[in-house]
Amino acid sequence: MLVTIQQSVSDLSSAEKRVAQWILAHPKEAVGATLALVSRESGSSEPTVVRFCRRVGLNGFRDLGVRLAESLSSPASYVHRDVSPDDSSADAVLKVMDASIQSLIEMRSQLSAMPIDKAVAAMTNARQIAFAGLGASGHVARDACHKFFRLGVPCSSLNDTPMILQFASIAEPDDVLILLSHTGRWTEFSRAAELASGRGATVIAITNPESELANKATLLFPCQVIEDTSVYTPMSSRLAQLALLDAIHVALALASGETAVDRLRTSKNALNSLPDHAH
Amino acid sequence: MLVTIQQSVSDLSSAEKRVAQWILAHPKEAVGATLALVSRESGSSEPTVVRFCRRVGLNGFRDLGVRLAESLSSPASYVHRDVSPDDSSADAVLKVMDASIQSLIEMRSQLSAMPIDKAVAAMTNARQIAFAGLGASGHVARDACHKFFRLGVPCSSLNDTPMILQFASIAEPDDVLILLSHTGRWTEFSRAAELASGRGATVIAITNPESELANKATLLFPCQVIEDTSVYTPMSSRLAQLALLDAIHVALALASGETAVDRLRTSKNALNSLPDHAH
DNA sequence: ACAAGCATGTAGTAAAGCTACAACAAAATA
DNA sequence: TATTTTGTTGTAGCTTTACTACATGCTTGT
Repeated sequence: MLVTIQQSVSDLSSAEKRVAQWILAHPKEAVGATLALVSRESGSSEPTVVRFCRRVGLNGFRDLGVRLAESLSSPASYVHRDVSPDDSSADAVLKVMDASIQSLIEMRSQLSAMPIDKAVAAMTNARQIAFAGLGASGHVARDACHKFFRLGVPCSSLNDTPMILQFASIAEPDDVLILLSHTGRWTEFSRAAELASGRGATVIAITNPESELANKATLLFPCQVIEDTSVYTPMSSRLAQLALLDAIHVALALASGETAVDRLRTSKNALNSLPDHAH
Repeated sequence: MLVTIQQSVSDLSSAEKRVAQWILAHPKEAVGATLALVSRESGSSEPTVVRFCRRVGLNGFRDLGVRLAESLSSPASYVHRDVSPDDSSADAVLKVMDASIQSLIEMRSQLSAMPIDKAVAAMTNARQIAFAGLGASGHVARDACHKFFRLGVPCSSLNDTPMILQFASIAEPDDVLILLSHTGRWTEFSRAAELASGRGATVIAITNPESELANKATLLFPCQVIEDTSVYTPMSSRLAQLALLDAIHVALALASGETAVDRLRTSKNALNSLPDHAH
């Protein structure tokens, strides 16, 4: 709808053009606005607004609200600019959500290029799995640990470099080390990858494919780092990592067959059976 | 919107139920319908229709058309069945991603109904912010804490019930307590909400709108709990919570103006300037 | 220069959404 | 059981809304 208006703005009369411009500038307000409000804000009369609606192919003013509502929540707009300081907070919030959705959609499209089956195979036979991440990735690591341990495999999360290096240096061949890093720039991670894979462990890296870490890993899950052009840019890539780990988790549960599924169900029931108490 | 209606259909009176059923049966017609038409088709009076709208959380009948238009325009893709044991792992992985994307899209469509501005206002003037969550929500709480403290507001994350209750019992009027819970069933959370709001603090709940906790909170961010029909169902609602907190974070940064943005930039630069060392 | 055509606003109308009140039914209390 | 209370539903009326018919003013072409 907004693009339709944009296109037909050229063959509108000057008063109608004012209407179009106001709507394009304040699409969010225009949704659910009254005829009187639009005419006042755009500096033209009510019939002009109605005539504008007819001109862009609508039935009347009533239609405009509906169509604008539709187009504002349409998937075409998930690709948005970065948040800028003069955005209203409602705009900003929408943009952040759009960026998050977009990063998941991109991740989905690259899913077929990822070594999920190999990762699952390694994890099925693993003696233990360790998730390593610093800073924001640390939370992802902890989250993954919390999720995977319910499958019955011993899990741990490593959240500082000494722990990661220590784990790597005593890793055994049937251990799996999963390294989470957005940039892949920490040299300690590369060292850990070398150490662990040198000892025969499977090293899975979820990181920027351009990085040094990416080369050192046994299995690579490439995660495009969305450039942080703005300080506001949220950590949407972290969401993608979480979703990816969710996916791997489910794949692993399927591969492990009944036992793992039973364990999941049991631990879930354990939660449900005590609805009124803290653990 | 349609799911919101579906859920609240249970606590409606019989005449209102007729309205809900007609809308659910003819959503396409309901968009842009007039009050008279809906009342006639559903076999009830006009005020009943208006009362129905209020009951499901809308402002009035006018809102209904807009919200229905929004929810109908969201894409039907990405909605997949649950993962089933005979799925190939590639199928399963795609389904999990789709579910995650879908939950974000739903969250986005409900964004306009959320008290973001009020939450931001409370947090701007806050003496401190505390994020409370147990289990999987605990990771979300920690993540949020890690993110918000960079804005310069003192933050803490509370990850067990004693801590939460202790915080609530000594909360001060300009404190903000954010409670994260998927189900909203833990009675300790309700108690904490009562305690804290009794002492004048702002209590923000990110939880299931049907829960007791939802009623006790100062501000409610409703998060639809996607029914865990299958043990495989991932915690996609957790992703939505994270994304929502991202959004609030950005909105808060914008509202706080230059100082907060500067703090963000500074802390980001601090990371970039030491690319090769652990902290 | 004058008329034809178009753009724009004024005033009025029918209907839309909403509210106050009354009638009624169900539940709780005595 | 009688009576109050609570909640639900509809009628009537009010305000605002979207829209239309008409009048004014401006531009354009012959």
